[in-house]
Amino acid sequence: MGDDDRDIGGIVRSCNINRPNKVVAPNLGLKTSPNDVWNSFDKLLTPDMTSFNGLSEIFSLDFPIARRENSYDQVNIMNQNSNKQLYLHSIQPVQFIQQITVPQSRTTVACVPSTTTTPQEWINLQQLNVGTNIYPNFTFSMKTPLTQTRTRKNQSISLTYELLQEELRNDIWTWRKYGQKHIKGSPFPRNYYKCSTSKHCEAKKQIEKSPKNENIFLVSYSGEHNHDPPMNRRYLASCNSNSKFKLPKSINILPKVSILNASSPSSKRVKHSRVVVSPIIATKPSFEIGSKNKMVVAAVQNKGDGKEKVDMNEDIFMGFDQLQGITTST
DNA sequence: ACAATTTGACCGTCT
DNA sequence: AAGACGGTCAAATTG
Repeated sequence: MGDDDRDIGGIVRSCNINRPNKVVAPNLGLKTSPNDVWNSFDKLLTPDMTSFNGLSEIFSLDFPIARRENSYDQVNIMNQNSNKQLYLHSIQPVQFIQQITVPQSRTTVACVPSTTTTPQEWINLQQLNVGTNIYPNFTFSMKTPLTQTRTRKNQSISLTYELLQEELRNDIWTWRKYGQKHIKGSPFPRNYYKCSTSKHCEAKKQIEKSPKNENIFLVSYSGEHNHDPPMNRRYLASCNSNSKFKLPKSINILPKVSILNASSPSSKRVKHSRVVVSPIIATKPSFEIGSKNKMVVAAVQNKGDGKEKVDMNEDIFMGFDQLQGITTST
């Protein structure tokens, strides 16, 4: 992108997202480390700001929700000069994307810039219009490529993240393993989980090691939780304060060759030792996921029930409480 | 005794 | 139509 970007005239918001009336980076009540990109949450963006410079590549948009008709909760920004669309995607796991709702029918998501064309380049928008507000000198970097894949029909939308081992714990929900399969093309098995909090909850999760990089786990979320998160924040904080992270015991990451070479009996039930053993635990919300995590969106047929859920954890509520005093109610 | 995990069987979808 | 593949079930097993 070059000089043509200097006079961007406006933004086209698409996907039936209602007009956002402010751009806000809420304080979500989370502690951040000095190098944590999520420090940007502590910054407040107000309509009279003249620049987003220095905000890193992550910020939040606060907009009323009409987003169930939109597959990916995305906000589109149209560069009218180059006729190029940029997309702001939530980088939070699907349960946060779909369930950060509040009684006032507003939602706050953390967004990361992405584009379908040149994901590695820097984008310099000289002006960002959000609703009736205009933000000149809008600048951000773009590090997170996004790809779309399609799997079987009749499945809900699923989001797949590439996470490091330590980041597997950034999940406030509790899960019960219900299956494991070897997937063609990968030496590592895929582990299947259902939400264990509610019997009727349809939320599911898959975990497998990336065949390309053993340090990366592919974690997929699908379905929606129809209940509150299981643990209170104090418990979550205590869990997260442990310096050593171990893989949840139910996550089997034994590569296929290891299993084949193992001298296991041919009986139906094979007793075997696991690589890593630690109890599966509920963990802190996923706001610590940084820009290094790439998100893969699996576009599948939406069940389309269109229902909105009020299902938030305490941290998010705190963040929104502070937000309430800042944003204009509609 | 109970909850969670394991794992072969089963079934639906895709090619 | 049939086989491959992936997702889920559920009995057996484990802790």
